[in-house]
Amino acid sequence: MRLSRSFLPTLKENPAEAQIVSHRLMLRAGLVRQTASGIYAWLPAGLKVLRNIGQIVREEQDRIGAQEVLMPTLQSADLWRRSGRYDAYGPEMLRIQDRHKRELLYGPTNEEMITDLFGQAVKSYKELPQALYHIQWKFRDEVRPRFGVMRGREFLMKDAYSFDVDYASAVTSYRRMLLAYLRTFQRLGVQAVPMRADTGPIGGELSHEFLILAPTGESGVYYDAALGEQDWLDEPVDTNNPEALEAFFNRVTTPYAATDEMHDTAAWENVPAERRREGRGVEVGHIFYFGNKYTKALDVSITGPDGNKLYPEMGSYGIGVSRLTGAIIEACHDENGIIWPDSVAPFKAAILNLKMGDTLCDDVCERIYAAAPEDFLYDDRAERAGVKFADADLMGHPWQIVVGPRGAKEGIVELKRRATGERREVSVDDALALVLAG
RNA sequence: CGGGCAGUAGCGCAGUCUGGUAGCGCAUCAGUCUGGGGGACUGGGGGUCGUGGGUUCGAAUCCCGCCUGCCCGACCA
Repeated sequence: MRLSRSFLPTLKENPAEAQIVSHRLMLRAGLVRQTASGIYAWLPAGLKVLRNIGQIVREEQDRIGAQEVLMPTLQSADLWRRSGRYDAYGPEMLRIQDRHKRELLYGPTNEEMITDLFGQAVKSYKELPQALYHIQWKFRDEVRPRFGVMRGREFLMKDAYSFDVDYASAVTSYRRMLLAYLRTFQRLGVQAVPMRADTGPIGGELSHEFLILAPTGESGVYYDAALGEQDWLDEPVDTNNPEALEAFFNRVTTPYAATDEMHDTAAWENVPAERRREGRGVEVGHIFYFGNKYTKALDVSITGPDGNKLYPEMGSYGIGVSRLTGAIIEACHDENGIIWPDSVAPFKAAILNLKMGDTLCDDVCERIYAAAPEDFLYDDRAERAGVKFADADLMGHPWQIVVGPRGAKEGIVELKRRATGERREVSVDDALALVLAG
């Protein structure tokens, strides 16, 4: 993308409405614009990030055999009456009427709908287990939206739902999903720690929240350092093997980890002092098992091995995709702007032409731009060098390829790594190779 | 939903107390000089002062209603 032709409106000053750093940076870097309280338009660069996150989430869901569907944003009130939640939900649910005065709602979640869809199609235990997910916009009419996309009213969520024939199988589904989540967040370039969460009336231990560590997080977190040092992408767990998943699950959930609401000071004292980590975190994912609550409420049953009817056991697994863009920025920024992890950055690299109109600089830039196998942002504006440096730092491209008249005549460019600030002078070919390797 | 604050140019703000028909910085446009960390100079454009009503010869300014946004709390992916 050529910056001179792109819709990438950066702001030099902080908009008054934005208080926290991710909100300010998202507005300043031209990722989003607010259109109403808690409702945002995603501009080209922001949309790229949203899609990059969604793609990683998708790949990890697919990897464990979950299948993608897409359910509508609007749902019928009748469906929710069947589960009893239409009246229970309260004013956070946005209720709408169509022209025939039929009652609709903008979905705040999808348990009813997925359960209904499942029940219409699946009739036998032989078809289980199943896991379905979708990535869709939801709406919750929060009393007080804030923190930009981190706590908006309209938000993009990945929701997965598992269906199993019995508790043991449901637990395996749950554990499989936990592994997928650890892998997902690691690939997104952030450290997310799974913490035991309140399971409410259902009880049991099958509810975990995933919190990204960031000093501005809304919850206090306490965890054993052992949790922060593992490479989940290298876990050799066979996700089709329940015993392997159980061993893995026990290993992951044994070290202490809790948000302040669930904090147990006695257990905390048992963690060796040098391994205690305290901080703050942003919740970006939540998985839980809820048994046959919805299959029973909606009377969705299948035939079991013994020929009797059986209510499938369900779990639900959410990831806040739009919230993640904000949360990642909370975890990855400095005083100059965003520092995108490579995996989600809207542009892997920016090419900064420090002297537009200079034949050598123009040639070198065009050569790099043409050779780049993916979308680089070419800053070809007739702006001064300082403006380009500042905007590139603000937008947070992992790499900056700086082309100035000094080096251009030698075929040399300066390659800057945003995360470390490290710069080095390299040939054009090396610059491309290094960016693509990194 | 309780408590607080604010709406004036694209953004950040002054002007409101003490009424006289709107201003500053940045951005933008034209030109000149510049040219490796948000440059300088000259000239220009851009405003239903959130909105409706009232007071007044006259309202951004005073009074009343409404709308919108933000902050703290309760609540929440």
